[in-house]
Amino acid sequence: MEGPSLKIACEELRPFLKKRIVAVRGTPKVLSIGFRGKVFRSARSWGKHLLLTFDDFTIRIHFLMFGSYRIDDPRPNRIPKLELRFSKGTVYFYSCAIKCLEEPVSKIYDVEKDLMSSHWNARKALSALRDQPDAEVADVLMDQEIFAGLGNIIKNEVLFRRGFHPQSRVKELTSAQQRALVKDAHVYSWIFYEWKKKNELKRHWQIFRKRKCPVCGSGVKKRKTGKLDRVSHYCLGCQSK
DNA sequence: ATAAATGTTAAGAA
DNA sequence: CTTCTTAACATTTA
Repeated sequence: MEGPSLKIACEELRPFLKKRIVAVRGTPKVLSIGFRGKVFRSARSWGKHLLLTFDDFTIRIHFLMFGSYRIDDPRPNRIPKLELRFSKGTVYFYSCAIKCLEEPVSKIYDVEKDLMSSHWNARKALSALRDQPDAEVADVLMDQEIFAGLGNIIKNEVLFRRGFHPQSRVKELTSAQQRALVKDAHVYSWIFYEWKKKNELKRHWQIFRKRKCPVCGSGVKKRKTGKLDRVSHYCLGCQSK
């Protein structure tokens, strides 16, 4: 799950804000956190982290590749890692990593790195990008310390939109191209968010998991790239190195 | 039906 | 002290 989806999760949890937890179910480790009777204060996201705050702690939920959540509609034959029951509804979290944070969220996370935050700082991202001149652009985009929330779909789509080869080194891009890359990571994250909300995200993929380039019609190259060894989909004609 | 994939972390090796 | 490799986790889709 990428950043935009986490933002949507926050919105879907809004009806439960200020509500008290009346019952909890979950794995023993998660239950030891002691949710019972606590009031749900805020739902925020930072990158791919969902942050649910209660009076004296915050839980961080990471959905990784396969995690999911449901509201008022448990998945059949599936045991949630955490189930929070409020008087007027229940939230279920499946196959995710849950951690309890005691420190205030503002001390742990830099909102300027979060692509979905109104405080996102393009200059900071650009400067961090330029600090890695020898890195491949596909790797840098996926670096959560630089582009928090950016995942493999966004990576591939942004590189295609900008016409950059995933294995291009940062220093091989012109200054203007570097700026354009940073900017489009932000722009496309928000487009992703809108499409996802309308449930039409996949329909708009241009290169990710595609067989043919929508521009020139040639076959899409698919291979793992970079130190991160994640799949890149790209068009050799349209994405120069 | 087998495999690959919207991801991260911890542990051990080099 | 890094940096790299591997495994573990867990679910849906092609």
